[in-house]
Amino acid sequence: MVDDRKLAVLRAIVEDYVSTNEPVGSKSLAERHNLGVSPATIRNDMAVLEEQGYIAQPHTSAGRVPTDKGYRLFVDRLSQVKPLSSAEKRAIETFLAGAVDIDDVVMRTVRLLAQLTRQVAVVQYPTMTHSKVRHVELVPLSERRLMFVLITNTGRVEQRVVEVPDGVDENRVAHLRAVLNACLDDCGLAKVPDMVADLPERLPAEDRPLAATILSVLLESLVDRHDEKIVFAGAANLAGADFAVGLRDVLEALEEQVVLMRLLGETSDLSALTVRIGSENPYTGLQCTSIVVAGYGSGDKQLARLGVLGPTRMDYPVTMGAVRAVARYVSQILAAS
Amino acid sequence: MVDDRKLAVLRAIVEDYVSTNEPVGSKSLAERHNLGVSPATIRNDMAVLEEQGYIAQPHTSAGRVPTDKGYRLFVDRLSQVKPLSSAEKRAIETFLAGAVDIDDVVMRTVRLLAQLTRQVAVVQYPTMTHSKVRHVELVPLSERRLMFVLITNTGRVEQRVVEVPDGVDENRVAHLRAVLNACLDDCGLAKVPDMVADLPERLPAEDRPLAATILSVLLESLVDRHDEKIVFAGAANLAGADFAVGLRDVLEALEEQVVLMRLLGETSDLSALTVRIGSENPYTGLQCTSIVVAGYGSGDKQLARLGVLGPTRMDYPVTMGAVRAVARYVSQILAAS
DNA sequence: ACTTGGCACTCGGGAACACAGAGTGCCAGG
DNA sequence: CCTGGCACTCTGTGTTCCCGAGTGCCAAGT
Repeated sequence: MVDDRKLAVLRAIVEDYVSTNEPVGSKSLAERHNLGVSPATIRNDMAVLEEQGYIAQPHTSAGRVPTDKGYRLFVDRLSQVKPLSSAEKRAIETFLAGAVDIDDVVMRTVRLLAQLTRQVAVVQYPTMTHSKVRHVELVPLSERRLMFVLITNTGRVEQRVVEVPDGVDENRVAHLRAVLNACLDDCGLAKVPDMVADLPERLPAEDRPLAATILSVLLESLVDRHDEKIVFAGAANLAGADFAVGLRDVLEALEEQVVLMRLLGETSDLSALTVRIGSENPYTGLQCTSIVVAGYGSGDKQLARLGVLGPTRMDYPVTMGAVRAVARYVSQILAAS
Repeated sequence: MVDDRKLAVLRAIVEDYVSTNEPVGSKSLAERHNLGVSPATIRNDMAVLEEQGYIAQPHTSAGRVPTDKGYRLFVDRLSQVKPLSSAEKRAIETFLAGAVDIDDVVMRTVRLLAQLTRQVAVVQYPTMTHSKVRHVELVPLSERRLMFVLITNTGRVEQRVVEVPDGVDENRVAHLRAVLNACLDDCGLAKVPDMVADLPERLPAEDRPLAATILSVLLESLVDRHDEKIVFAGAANLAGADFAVGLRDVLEALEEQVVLMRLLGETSDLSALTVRIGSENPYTGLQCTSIVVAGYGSGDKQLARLGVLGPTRMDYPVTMGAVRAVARYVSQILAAS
C-alpha cells in the first residue's frame, strides 16, 4: 500500500509545502527532488496517498497539501530531528547562563525559544511538587499583617501576605517560625499537609489561632498554583504566518492559562518529544496549529514542560531540534543551581 | 476660525468614525446628529477642518476621517471622560480584592483592564524606588550557595542566588543577616547603597569576603530591575481591529520591554491621564496606535503606570474612564496592604 | 455674511467576463 | 508497472464597465 516511493513522495510534498507555502504539483515535485520517476508516476502515487488521507487538494486541479494525518506520518517515520548548529548551541548556552533567578531562567528560556524557532514559545514554571522546603520565613509587615515566604530547593519563592486577626506578637512569630522550619525543613512539598496537620495541637493554646491562620494560607498557596504558571513569547511571529482565520482564537488561547496547561499537560511520555498536530489538538481555536513539547528538569525528575506552538505547516525537524536542545540546556542550568 | 459648530462637526465625525469604522460623509452626518444645518453647510465646515489638518479624506470623493491632530483636539477639548457603570465598578472591586500578592495584583489588573476596554492593557510593576526595606533574609541552599531575599514594604520580593566562594558558615550567615537587617530596616531603597558602603569595614576581617559578595549581589539587584518589569494582556483584541499593516510591529513592540518602558515612561504629569495619539508616539511600529496612561500608587507617591493601547480609532472617553478607574482601585488596593 | 439647494465631477469598489496556466485523471503503449 | 500524451477543470488575474457616495462650486435665498 504505502511503499517506499510513496513515502518519499509524501516527504517531498511536506518539505516543499513547508518551504513554499503553496500546494505542490507533480511536475515541480519531479523537478526539485530526484525521485527517478516521471510526473505521471508521481501523480498515481499522489492519488493513492490522497485516497489514504495523507494529502488533500484545496480544490480540484490544484496541487496537493499534506493533511494532519500526513504530517503525523512525516513526523513519526519520515523525519529525523535536526540538531542545532554549534553556533546556535553556544548562543543558547551563553544566553541561559546569565540568568539570575528562576524567573529569569524562565523568561530567558521562553524568549530564546521564540527567537530560535521564530514561533510562539511556551514555558511552564518548574513544578513545585517534587521540590522540598528549604526555608520558611515570617516577616511582620504591620500590626495586623505579616508576610509568609516559602523558599524551595528549586529556587522558587512563594510569598503571601497574611491577615492576622489578633495582632502580631514578635515573640510568637519568632517561635512559630522556628517550629515551622524545624517541622518542614527538607520536607517534600507533597508531604507538607501531613506534616503540619497536627501542628496546632502541639503548640500552646494561645499560639493556635495565629498558627491556624498561617497554615491555612500555606496550604492554600500550595494547591493554588504549584504548577499553574505558564508564560509565552513570540506572539509577533504569528503575524507573519498567514493565519487567515483564527489568529484571534490562537492569541486568546495563549492568554488562557487553563488552555495552555492542557496543551502542555496532556503528554504521556515526558522524556521524549511530543508533537500534537492540528486536529489532534484538544482546543478548538488551535486546530490549525501544531505544538512540539518536551519535558525538562534536573536529573531523572521532570519538573515541567516547554514547547513551541506554530502553524501546522511548520518545519518539524528544525523545531523539534530546537525544543529538545533548549529543554536539555535548561535542565542543565537548573540542575546546577 | 474654529467656531463652535465646526467643533461640533469634528466631534460628530470622530464619534461616527469610531463607531462605524468608515469614512463619514456630510449627508450621513446631517442625518445622525441634529446639527440643525444642511449637508452643504457641513461640507463647507469640513473643507475648513481639512485645511486646518483636523480631518482628511482617504481618497478624493470619500468621506472624512479624523487625523491624529483631530483626535488630539477631540480628546483635549471635545470629550469628557466617561465614568464606568456601577456594575463595572463593583466588578473591578471584587476582582481586584481577591489578589493574594503583588504579582497577583499586577496580573489581575492587566487582565481586568484588557477585558474592560477590549484592548491591550499594559501594567508596570510598582517601582521599588520609593519602597523601604522590610526585611532581608539569607538562606543557605548548599555548601557554596545561599539565597538572598529582600522584602519591601510594598510587598515586593527580590530574590537572588549567591555563589559563595569560601563555603557557607551558618554562624557567619546568621550574624551577617542580623547586621544587615539592623542596618537596613526601614531604609529607603535609594539609600541602601550609602548605608552599606562601609559595612564590610565594620565587620571582623574574616566576614568581609562573604559580606562583599552578598552586597555586590544586593546592589546589582537594585539597579538591575527596580522598575523594569512590564506585563501586558489582551493581545487577542488586536486581531479584531483591522491593523492591515503593522500588527506584527505592534506585537513586537509589546514584547520589547524597552519600548514599553518608554511608552509608559515619557509622561510628565503622573496624577492625570496621559493620552498619546498615533504619530505622537515615539516608536515607529506604533504609529497607528494610541495609548492612554495613568499613574497609580498609594497616597501622593506614584509608584508606577498602567495603560491601554489600541488603534488610533478608539473610543477615547470610555477607554480613559476605564484606565482612570482601574488606576484608582489599584492604588486603593496597594495602599491597603 | 452665512446658509442652502442644485449640479457636474471624481473615484473606489463590485459585477461580469475572458483567459492563461497549472494541475489533474485517464488511457494506450512501452 | 512506468511513461508520454491529451483533454478537462479549475483558480487567480486582468480588463472593462457601471453605480453610487461624496465632493466642490455656484448662484440664489434669508
